[in-house]
Amino acid sequence: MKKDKHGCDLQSCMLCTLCIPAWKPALAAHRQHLTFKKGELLFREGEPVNGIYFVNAGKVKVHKHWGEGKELIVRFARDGDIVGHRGVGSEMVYPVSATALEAVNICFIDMTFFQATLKVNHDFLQALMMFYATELQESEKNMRNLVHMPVKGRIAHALLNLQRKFGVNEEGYINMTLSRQDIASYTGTTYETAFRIMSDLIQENIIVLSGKSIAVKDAARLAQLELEAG
Amino acid sequence: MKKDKHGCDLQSCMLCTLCIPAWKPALAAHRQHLTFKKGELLFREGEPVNGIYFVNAGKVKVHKHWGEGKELIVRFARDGDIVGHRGVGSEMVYPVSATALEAVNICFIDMTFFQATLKVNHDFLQALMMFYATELQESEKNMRNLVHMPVKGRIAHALLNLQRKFGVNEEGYINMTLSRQDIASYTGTTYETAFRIMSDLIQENIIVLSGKSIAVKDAARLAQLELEAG
DNA sequence: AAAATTATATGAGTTAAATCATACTAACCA
DNA sequence: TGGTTAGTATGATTTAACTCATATAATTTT
Repeated sequence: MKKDKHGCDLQSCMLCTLCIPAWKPALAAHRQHLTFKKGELLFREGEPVNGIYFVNAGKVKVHKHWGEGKELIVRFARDGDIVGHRGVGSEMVYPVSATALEAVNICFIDMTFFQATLKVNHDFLQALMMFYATELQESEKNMRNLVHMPVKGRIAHALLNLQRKFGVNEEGYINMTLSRQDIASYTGTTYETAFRIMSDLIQENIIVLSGKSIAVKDAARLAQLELEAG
Repeated sequence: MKKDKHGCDLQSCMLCTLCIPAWKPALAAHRQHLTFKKGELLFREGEPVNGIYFVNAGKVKVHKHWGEGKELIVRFARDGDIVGHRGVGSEMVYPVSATALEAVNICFIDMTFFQATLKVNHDFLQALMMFYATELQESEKNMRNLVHMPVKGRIAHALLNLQRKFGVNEEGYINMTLSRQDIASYTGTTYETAFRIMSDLIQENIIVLSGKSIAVKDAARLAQLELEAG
């Protein structure tokens, strides 16, 4: 983690666009620009909450761990996204970890100032509430999928999700590369199973790999796999 | 569902306690008192959102369905709890169903008035945001458990959860009765598996049944089952 | 009170996915 | 530049949990 001065442009993230004009100077004074290298932790599950992270650039995975080396990725964040808001609550301890998947650029707001911001900026508070509501819906949908979908359907769902969230390049490859282990952690399965199913999907000509990049060739088939009950 | 006039006392639920005094008359005018019989649906997954339900009395299960007859219970609500807030979002369609588990007493606020309430009552909005944040944490914890815990651990967790949420009577029985099917749906397993594991827990003298009521005899053992990784 | 529906109970068989075991390959860093 | 670690690749084995089948008990409905 590195601190430096220049940071966001004060007009792209959700906080900057929704806060009242009078609050902007305070915001400009309090925000801290942080950078993280690939693999670095923004914060760790169980640590006391120190603030909220606004991603300016880069990709972050948000994950919960369990026992020895097992984890579940609950979300990916990209530029414009908020990370660390799961720490808001009575416990004041992060319930998840966040790890940079590539070089990441953060606009950090400490918790005290964040609380003050909530008090003053009604529109931001409302947007944040809506954001939580959406995340809760997402989370419970994923939860249902985890229970009732077979692994193949979950991987299909995950790939379509990633494509929607991160988009594709000119050749159709998803603008996001993940290790097989991360795919497994995101879909709630083991590395080996994730690997085998990815191989199946390639065999069936539904997806194509180029190095670590994935292109969805047959979105319809993927969508259909989502529906086939377990 | 039945409508009638008398309803909440305007001072116990979260909305009533946190709204500004000036808003109380509007609130009193707009709230509707609804009652539901055991088994009745408050609303169904996929229906357009019409409003928010504040539970005055009774127990409600909130569930998501999948395919033929499969469901996942994501939450139980009791008096003082909010139901239907999962409908808040861009979609304006309930992502879950809610079913009365016993005779239920509801204070209902239609969506338009609820939106207006959010605009005017900053404290309520903030409390609601915190509530969402907590629910999101809960949801993701359950999600992790569903993935990494064996069924026995999940049932142990569920029983401790229910005990904490609903309390116990003089003889130590949880103030909440559930069918085996609901226990299964809550822990993401099948009826048969839930049944077998409940039998195990009884055999091991960790829980005791009296009719449909469950008493936890050995909370320490249950808590330990939660920790044993799958 | 009889019929019908819904919940409980339990054994047997099957299977999806986890675990274990073992190479190979690429990336990293000292 | 060689050594260590992290990711990829795949076969064999095991098992937890699901599915299927069937019986009984308890409610609810008519």
